[in-house]
Amino acid sequence: MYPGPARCSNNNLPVQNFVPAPPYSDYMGYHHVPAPDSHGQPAGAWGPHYGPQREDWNAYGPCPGPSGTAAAAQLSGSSPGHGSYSPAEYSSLHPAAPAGLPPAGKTRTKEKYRVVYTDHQRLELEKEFHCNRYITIRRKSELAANLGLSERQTPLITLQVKIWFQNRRAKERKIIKKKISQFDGSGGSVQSDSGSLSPNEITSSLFPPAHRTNILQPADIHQVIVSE
DNA sequence: TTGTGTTTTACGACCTCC
DNA sequence: GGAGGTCGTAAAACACAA
Repeated sequence: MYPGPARCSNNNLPVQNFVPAPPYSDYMGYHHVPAPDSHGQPAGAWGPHYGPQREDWNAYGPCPGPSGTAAAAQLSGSSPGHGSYSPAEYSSLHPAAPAGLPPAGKTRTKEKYRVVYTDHQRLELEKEFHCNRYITIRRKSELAANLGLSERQTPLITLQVKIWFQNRRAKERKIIKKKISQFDGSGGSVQSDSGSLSPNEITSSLFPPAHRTNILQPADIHQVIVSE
């Protein structure tokens, strides 16, 4: 899941501005950064192996409220608190990289690129995901700002954030689906990344507001789980 | 070193809601 | 019509065994 050292290998890089892919023709360049080795990540921020994915989420403190405003405050460094993480520190440690690199490294047709986000970026995103599995427009902009992005880049970044959350939810669903398939009625709960959760807890946290109609709703999944 | 499997980023198609 | 959701998938990045 959160693999070993190589995935954390770009810790000492300046933040990639979180503008890795230039899917737009007017974008300035391709920000592919080859993964260097791992040194310089603030100790304990993500750890050399990303750590246990959810067990250490408590270090980020609670996520009061559905909007994640407290988390946002923490990210912006304006909240006192648990102190295990300071985005302001990261911002200063990883100032925005220069924007313009030559458009190189195109690896796929139709302007598709792929870069590896820094641990810092993933940490930020995972923290936000921990608090809210659905991110608001405002929070996307705040995250972009917290990652030291310029105003011009922010719209692109919010798109990246949106896609990251989509992929992250897909990953979560995949994990839960796998767990459900393994669920054989042993105690009526599933050991999720967040710990031992009831089917209700799992499903209600994984699925979007109820306006969706073309996908399984939490109640549907719950029924699957409890009927197993 | 190389082959293979897994994870991560990115996108297209299609959907609903406002 | 635009925004944002899921689903499926391509392909890079990565891990690891042989």
